[in-house]
Amino acid sequence: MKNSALSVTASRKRILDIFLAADNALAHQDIETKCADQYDRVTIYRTLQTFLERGIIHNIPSTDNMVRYALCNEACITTGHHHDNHVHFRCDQCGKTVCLDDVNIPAVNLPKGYTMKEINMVVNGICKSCK
Amino acid sequence: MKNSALSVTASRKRILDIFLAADNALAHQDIETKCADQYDRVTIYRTLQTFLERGIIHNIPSTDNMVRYALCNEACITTGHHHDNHVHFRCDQCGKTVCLDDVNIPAVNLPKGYTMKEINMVVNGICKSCK
DNA sequence: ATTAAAAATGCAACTTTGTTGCAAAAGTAT
DNA sequence: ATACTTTTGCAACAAAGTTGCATTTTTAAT
Ligand SMILES: [Mn+2]
Ligand SMILES: [Mn+2]
Ligand SMILES: [Zn+2]
Ligand SMILES: [Zn+2]
Repeated sequence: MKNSALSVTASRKRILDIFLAADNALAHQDIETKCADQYDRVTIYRTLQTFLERGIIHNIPSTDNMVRYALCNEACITTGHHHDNHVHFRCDQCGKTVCLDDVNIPAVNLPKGYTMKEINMVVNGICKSCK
Repeated sequence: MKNSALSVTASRKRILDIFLAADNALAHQDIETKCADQYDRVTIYRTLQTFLERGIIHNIPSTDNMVRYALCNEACITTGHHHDNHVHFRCDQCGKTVCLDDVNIPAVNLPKGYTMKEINMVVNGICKSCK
């Protein structure tokens, strides 16, 4: 798993495990509460940053100043850049944010002069567990 | 302008003016640097919160923990709830975030069980001023 | 298996960001 | 002008994020 030219360390294994076990996207804080007793806060920040750069996780924008992270698929790791072109869903009830891996972001036409590099779509509402 | 049943105060007028003068979305920090000498930081937080609730401004999600705000159109103020269904664009070069008022967010089909309340789309790339 | 080099971690100290309670000030309505 | 309501500033605090550096852990080479 960690053949991204990254040292295999206890904290990285642990944080990766937390993501593998999670059924939703995690904020820094979520991870901290799960393992702050074992690993330093700073290490968590740096690990998330590293995972992000290596295409192991991607981040999900939000309006609540809580960027969340979720695992990428193989393609992001092997190709070296992200292509997580799926929709994200945030439930107003349970607060969970999930990847809708099967829902692709529809194409959109930008005005003349704009070049698209990346695109993000986040839908808010009620998730299937909550209603 | 401030017939949203809000008291007309100097700080609110000033912050509204800052938005009217801006050609891009503003983060709390942007506003603070423009008027922290005149008004307290806490007042800016509270004003943004109030404007948001009253449909005067809307917020734009981000992956950098810097929620940005931009003016709404009349409809949000009069109807009492937001319907800013346009795409936002963030330029990787100049860092500015703008409302693409003419670009509507395309429809998307959610999996069974999910109910949509709100939808956000943010595109990254190079803006027309930068290329 | 040892060892040297490279990379990651923990800690401390710090800056920035955001929140809350409360008294003073400003705004609104009569 | 007065009473009432809302907003503001301040202080104190809590939470979030950053940076430099010494120590520890991994990795790669002998
Ligand atoms: Mn995702
Ligand atoms: Mn907008
Ligand atoms: Zn839910
Ligand atoms: Zn630009």
